[in-house]
Amino acid sequence: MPKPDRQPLGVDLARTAKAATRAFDDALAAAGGSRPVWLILISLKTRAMANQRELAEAVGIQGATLTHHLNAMESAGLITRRRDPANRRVHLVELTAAGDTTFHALRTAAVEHDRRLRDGLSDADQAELARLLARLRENVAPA
Amino acid sequence: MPKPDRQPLGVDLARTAKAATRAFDDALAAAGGSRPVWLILISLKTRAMANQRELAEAVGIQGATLTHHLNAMESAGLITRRRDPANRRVHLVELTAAGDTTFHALRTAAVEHDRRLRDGLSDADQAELARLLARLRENVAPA
DNA sequence: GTCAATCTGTTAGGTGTCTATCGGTTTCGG
DNA sequence: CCGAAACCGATAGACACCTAACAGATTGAC
Repeated sequence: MPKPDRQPLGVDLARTAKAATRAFDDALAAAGGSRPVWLILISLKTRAMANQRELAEAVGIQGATLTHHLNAMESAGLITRRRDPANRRVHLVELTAAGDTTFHALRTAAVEHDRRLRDGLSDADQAELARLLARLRENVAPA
Repeated sequence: MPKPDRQPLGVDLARTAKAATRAFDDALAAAGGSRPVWLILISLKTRAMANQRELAEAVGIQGATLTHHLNAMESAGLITRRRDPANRRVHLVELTAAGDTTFHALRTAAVEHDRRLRDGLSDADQAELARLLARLRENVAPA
């Protein structure tokens, strides 16, 4: 029998990521936040970042995009930015009390989303999926 | 030993899709096109679409977004739009000769990209990946 | 037969991302 | 020490995507 002529792998991957991202966006919006804000908050919370460049890399976006979000978050009172006295090129980004409150609200939504996403997948399934995704990333990594 | 506290599944998925999409974008750009244009062309080529709504669904975008791309593609001379005489609400979208030429150029790039993406994955790996991705889509599907 | 509901596609406005470029700051070679 | 290079973050402009609201065309209930 001829092979079933599947969907190109990239299309399948993109559709899945789009659906999952959309569901996550909705969950975070219902909790009063957004995906980029959540990623920034959790990065700031889990370990201190030396500078914005490092923070951008942790979040997986470009520095210019991060600036955009930090501006909005600063206006919303979630973070503060101040010059590092030791190196005046660097901006130190710090969570405010409001930022901390938002972090906890979004964490609840994020944990619930991850639980939903993993539903019905054994530990072995999850490990296998992580392995396959890692391989895909290697395959498309720039030479 | 404690479990290694992996990356949330959604983050892993999003990062992989972003990297793969980016690589695909670059490949298509080098061939003189773009990802949305490619998806529209292949949808039009593989089977006739009854209307734009169906086309948008095949591509995986909203109708309004499709309109945007069709406007650009019409300006670029890749497609033509005309009213269906049988139902004047419907726009019939058709490829021009230039659209067909672009389609073939992009197909070469797309096939090469898919080959690169699958590199090192056995048929069993690919089937397993497709199964796992399908499960994730089910998990996040709206109730 | 007429008018409201529905269907199709467009327009308007907003978000998130990118690249390219710039201004301010530090470092370091000569 | 001083000026070029490197570094950090911000700004400008662009693109793809979304939702909401709209206009033209058709259908169908009365």
